[in-house]
Amino acid sequence: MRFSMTDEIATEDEPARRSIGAKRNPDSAEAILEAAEELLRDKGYAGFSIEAVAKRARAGKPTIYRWWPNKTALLLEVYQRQKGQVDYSDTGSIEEDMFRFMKSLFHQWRETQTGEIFRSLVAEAQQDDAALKALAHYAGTRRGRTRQIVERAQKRGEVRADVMPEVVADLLAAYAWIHLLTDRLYESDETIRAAVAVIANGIKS
Amino acid sequence: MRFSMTDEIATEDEPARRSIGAKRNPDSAEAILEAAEELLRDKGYAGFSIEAVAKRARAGKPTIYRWWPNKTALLLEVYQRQKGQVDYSDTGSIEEDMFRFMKSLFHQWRETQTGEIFRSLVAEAQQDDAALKALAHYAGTRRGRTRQIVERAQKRGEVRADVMPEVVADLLAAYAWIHLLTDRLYESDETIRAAVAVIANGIKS
Amino acid sequence: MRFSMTDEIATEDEPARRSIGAKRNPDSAEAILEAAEELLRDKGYAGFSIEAVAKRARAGKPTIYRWWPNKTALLLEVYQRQKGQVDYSDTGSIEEDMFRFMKSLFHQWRETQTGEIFRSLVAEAQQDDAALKALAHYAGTRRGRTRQIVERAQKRGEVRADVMPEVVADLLAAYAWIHLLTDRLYESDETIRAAVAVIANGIKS
Amino acid sequence: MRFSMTDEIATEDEPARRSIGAKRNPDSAEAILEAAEELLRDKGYAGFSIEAVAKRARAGKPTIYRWWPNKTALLLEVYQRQKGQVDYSDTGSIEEDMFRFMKSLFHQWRETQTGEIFRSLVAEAQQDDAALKALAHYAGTRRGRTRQIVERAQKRGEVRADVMPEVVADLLAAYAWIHLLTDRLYESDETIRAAVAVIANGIKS
DNA sequence: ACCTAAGCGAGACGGTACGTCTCGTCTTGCG
DNA sequence: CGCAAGACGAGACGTACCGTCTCGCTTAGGT
Repeated sequence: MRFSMTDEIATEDEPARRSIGAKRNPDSAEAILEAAEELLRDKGYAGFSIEAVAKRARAGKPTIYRWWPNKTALLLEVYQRQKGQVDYSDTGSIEEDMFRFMKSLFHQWRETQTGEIFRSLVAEAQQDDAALKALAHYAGTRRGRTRQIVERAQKRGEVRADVMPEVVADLLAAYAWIHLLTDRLYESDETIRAAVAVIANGIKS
Repeated sequence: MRFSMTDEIATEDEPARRSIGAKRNPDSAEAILEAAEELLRDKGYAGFSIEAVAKRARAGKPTIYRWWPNKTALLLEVYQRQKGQVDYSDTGSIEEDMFRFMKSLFHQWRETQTGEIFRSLVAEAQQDDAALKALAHYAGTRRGRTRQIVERAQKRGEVRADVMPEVVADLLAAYAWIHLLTDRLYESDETIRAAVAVIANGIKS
Repeated sequence: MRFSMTDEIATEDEPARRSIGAKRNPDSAEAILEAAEELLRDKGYAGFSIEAVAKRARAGKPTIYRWWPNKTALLLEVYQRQKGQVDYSDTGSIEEDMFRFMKSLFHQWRETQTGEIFRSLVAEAQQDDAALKALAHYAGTRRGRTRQIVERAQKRGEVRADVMPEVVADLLAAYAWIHLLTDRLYESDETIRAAVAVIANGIKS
Repeated sequence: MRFSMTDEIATEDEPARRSIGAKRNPDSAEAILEAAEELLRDKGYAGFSIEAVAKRARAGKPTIYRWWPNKTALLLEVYQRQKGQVDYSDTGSIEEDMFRFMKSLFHQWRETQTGEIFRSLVAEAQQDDAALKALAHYAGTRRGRTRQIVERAQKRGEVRADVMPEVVADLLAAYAWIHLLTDRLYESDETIRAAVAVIANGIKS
């Protein structure tokens, strides 16, 4: 999702970008997304304002509005840029697969602070219909990915055929979300395993 | 406190409240909470500003700030005033209990628009640590209530003794939250039942 | 300047005054005027608010409003309590009389900070018609006093009979006021003498 | 800039000013000063608030605060915009010159209501050190202008060489100020002439 | 000795204005 | 034509006082 090959991060001191003619300057776009991401990580959603992003990116506000119709759109793209480092590996045991998925998701949200960004997105979605739609869509997509864990287990007969993978994926995502949103990302392995076990037991043949 | 949708909405024309001496005027408090609630219901979180609440309640801004340190505190109290009309009844079947719980929660959030208020609170909590703490505490309390569904089923032997009721309650709450936050409160009975069944099967003896 | 026989200043700790029955409590009145005066002296007109006066005097706001209809009235009474220690002595020379008058007025305004209070009154009068009227009346009275300097000199033939003493008093007051209002109370003797000399020469027989 | 009383008062209906790029929009500045001036004239100092100015000028409050650090600064600029139409003409007689000066000053203050603005400024200066300084400086400058009346009379021998023109100018200004501040701008010619005569006689050779 | 009337401190009330913040829009002038 | 810059109208934020109101308490003076 991120193709620029250069600098990254570097946000200060240089003599300011200029127009590169009558087309979008990818450096500016990059700097803006970079700045937005940093702000979200450092100060959370509360510190995330277009004004602040523009200042940190050494960009003009209109440049932001030229490419992203509003705050929400920028927020979304920032989130989507995040490389999911979630563990979807197939261990042969659906319970272990789910546990690894959940653990790795918590870990990613915690350690890369992408959780902070996702929280912001959820918050924004409660105010803004566009964000809500985007979030719903995004969540659907992710759920699709998670669903595969169930589907492959179903294929090998570990999971009953009448189970709706979509529903299981929803339960998993829900459990992750509520922990993120109520600041319980440091949940113990024991508890996570217990939660996953309930679901796994509930769907095993 | 307000289930009817028609009654004492009247906010105009009266000769304006006055101080009732060196103590809090409950009428003002009531009017403010009422106004806040209405605003959240009518215009959602985006239309919820102290300024707007004050105007609608015919109250001065300082009167609001005198009793609620900030927007968040007011939001919280508005939500807590909502008397949950959630169905915790004991049908003898944990699965049916859970289904009824979930259905009634979805119904309450949808039909009384308290869902709108709760969404706002979740959003606010992502910006404000105090709100986050309050929300976490509130969620914990509610989870306690939900846990009882599991505990009583455990007592009568319907559910395995090694199941952690807290975890089950968490899964249920999570499923509700994610539907609220992604605007899926109109989920079909079939799907809800499927989700609940997964959990119920996962914990039955 | 202060004739109360007790405490003075002491504004803290005592168990607070109470009503002394169905009549005005002179201690309260005194405490309020005292507090107002101190505030004006210490922080000037900007720090003079009924709220602040009430707090410093350990009085309720209604007690103030019971006896003084508004801020202006209180300000006025505070000023009038100031006993002018202005030198109206008759040296036999109108020029010397005027000089002494001016010097002593500047001195009083400067050293007792009553100048600060008078400045406040002038400021208030520019916003409030009642204060303006009161100020005009007060100024008229004082001018009357000053006029006597001229009249007695006229009687002994030092000043021409066709001179209007009122006008001379006005010129003197004006000179004093403009120095107060533009923070020039530290004017040199030389300059003051020169100003007075102009007037004296202008009216001598 | 505004001597007519009828023209471009129009403040309503137009489609509202916009930014003209990264530089001050003179139209806005003009509209703000205009609005401030009108408010002072119409309602006096008491009706002069940044909020009211913003509303009348159809400007945002921050636009005002961007260019004037506070109320006082705006007040000052409003006053300084007023082109003095005071009569400094040389009739050959210092007494007549002074009389004309005084009459025209009273007239201007009365008829153009710039007196109202100046009164406000004097009031403000009693609360705000910056305003005081500005007022003192302004008064000094004006006094310089007035001093010339004396200096030219001194040159032609009408006034004694040992007279300090500064002091005379001060006396004249003082007389004007006190009349403005105590609402005596309708003073009779007779009285004004008498006052001026005292000074003139006091300085003639 | 009781009762009423009014003053007292306290502090909440509906308001208005303050000065600050961010939103999303607009233009300029350089490249 | 894109860009950095930053002004613009709008309007919410949380604070300070305004002048009014009521409470619950005092005490004085009339009965």
